[in-house]
Amino acid sequence: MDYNAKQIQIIEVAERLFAQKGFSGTSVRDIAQEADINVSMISYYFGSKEKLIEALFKIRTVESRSRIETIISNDDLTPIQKVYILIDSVIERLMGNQCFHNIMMREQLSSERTPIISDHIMNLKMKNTELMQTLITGGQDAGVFRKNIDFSLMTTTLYGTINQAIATQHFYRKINHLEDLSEEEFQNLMKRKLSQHLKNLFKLTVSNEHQNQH
Amino acid sequence: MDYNAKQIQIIEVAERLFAQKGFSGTSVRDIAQEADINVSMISYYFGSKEKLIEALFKIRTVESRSRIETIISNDDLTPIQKVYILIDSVIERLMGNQCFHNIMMREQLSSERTPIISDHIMNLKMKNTELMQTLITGGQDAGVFRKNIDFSLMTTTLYGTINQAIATQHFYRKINHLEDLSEEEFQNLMKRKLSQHLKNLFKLTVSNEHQNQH
DNA sequence: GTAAAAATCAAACGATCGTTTGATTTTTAT
DNA sequence: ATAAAAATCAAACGATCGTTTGATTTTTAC
Repeated sequence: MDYNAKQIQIIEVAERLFAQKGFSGTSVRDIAQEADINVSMISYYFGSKEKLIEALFKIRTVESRSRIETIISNDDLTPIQKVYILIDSVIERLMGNQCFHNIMMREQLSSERTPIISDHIMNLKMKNTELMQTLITGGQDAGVFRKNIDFSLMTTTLYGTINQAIATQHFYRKINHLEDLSEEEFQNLMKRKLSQHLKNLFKLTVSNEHQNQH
Repeated sequence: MDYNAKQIQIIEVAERLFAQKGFSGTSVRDIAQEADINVSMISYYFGSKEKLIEALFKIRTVESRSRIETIISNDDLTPIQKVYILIDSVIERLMGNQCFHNIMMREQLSSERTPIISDHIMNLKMKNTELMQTLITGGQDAGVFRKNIDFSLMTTTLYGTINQAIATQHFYRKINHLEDLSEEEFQNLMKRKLSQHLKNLFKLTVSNEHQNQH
C-alpha cells in the first residue's frame, strides 16, 4: 500500500507522461527512459502498466480532504464564506495537480476503463457533490441562500470551468496577451482570475441578496 | 476535400471508436472490423491513421456557423436574447456531436498533437471567443450589460459546464435517480437543465438588472 | 563475512501495431 | 465487349508493444 522512493519516482514520471500523451500513447519504455530505470522494473514493482496507473490513482486520491471539511464545519463562518473556501480549495487542488487531473479527465472521457479507476473517480465525485450539497442546504437553512438551486449543476460549473480553463490555458494566455509572464506568474494570475470569477458566479446565483458585482 | 460514402462510413466508425477508447487506444483493425472493411482500405483511402483523424476534423469543423451569426446580427433581438440563442446553439452543438467533442477535448488535453488538429481547435476557439465578445460588447454599448465582464472566462464557463456535464452524465443520471428515463429523454432533460442553468448564470452575471431567479 | 533477499540489467518473448504489397475482383467508360 | 481505373482482399512487412526470463549486481540481515 505504500511505495518506496524508486516506485514513487516511476509513478511521478508516468503521471507526467500519461498527462502529456495519454495512457495508450505512453509506452513503458518511454517511462523507463524518462525515469532512468530498466523497463522490467515497471513489471517488477507494479506487475503491469495497468497496475501502475492504478497505483497512481491510489496515491493521488488519499489526499486529506479532512482539512477542508473541518474548516467547512466551522460555525464562525457564514455560508457564503464556506462556499468561497470550497471554491478556492478546488482551484488549488485542480491547478496544483494538473497532470493528475488531466489524466482523470481523460479517464472520465473513456467509456471502457478498469473498474478500479472508475470507482476512484465515482468516489471522488460523490464526496464533492455531498460537500457542495451540505454547504448549500446549510445556507438555505440559514435563509441566506435561494431555495431553488441545482447544486449538482453548480458543482458541474465549478469543476467544468476550472478544467476548461486548465485545458485551454495556452489559448487564454495568447488572446489575453500574457506571454511575457513567467509560468508561475501566469498560474497565479489564473488562480486569482478563476477565484474572482467563480466566487462572483456563485454569489449571484446562490445568494438571496443582490449586491453589485465585485 | 470531399469524401465518398465508404470514406464517410469509415470516418464515422473511427469517430465513435476514438471517442470510446482514444486515438492511440483504437487500432486500425478495430476500425476495419466495425466498419466491415479491409484494414488496408484505411491507408488506401486516407494514407494513414493520422490522416484519418485529420479528415474527421476537416469534416466536423466545416459546420455552418453562419446561421447563428445571422441570427445574432438580427437587430430585433435584445442583447440578452442573443446570448440565450448562443447558449442554446452551443448546447445543441456539443450535445449533438458528443463523440466528436469527446475527441476534441482529448486533443486539447494532449500537449503533443499534429499541428493541423491544433490549428483546427485554435480556429474554433478564436471564433467562439470573438462571437462571445461581439455579443457582450454589443450589450454593453446598449447599456444593458455590466462593464466589467471577463468574456473570456464566461466562454470558459459556458463550454466548461457543458463539457463537464457531458463527461459526467452517467454520474449525474445516477445521483439524480434518472435511470428509468430513456436515453433520448435523458439527453433532452440534460439540454433543458443546462439551458436553464446557463441562461440563469449569464443573466445574473452580465445583466445590469437584478431580477429574481427564474 | 556470508548467505538470503532485493534490485537491476540485457535480451528475448509473443502479440499487436500501422502500413505495404501484389494479386484479384468490381466498376467505369468508351 | 473491352480496356483502364478503382476497389478489395489475404498476406506479409518491420517496428513497437507489454511482459518475462535468467544472469548479475547490490543491499540487507545476522
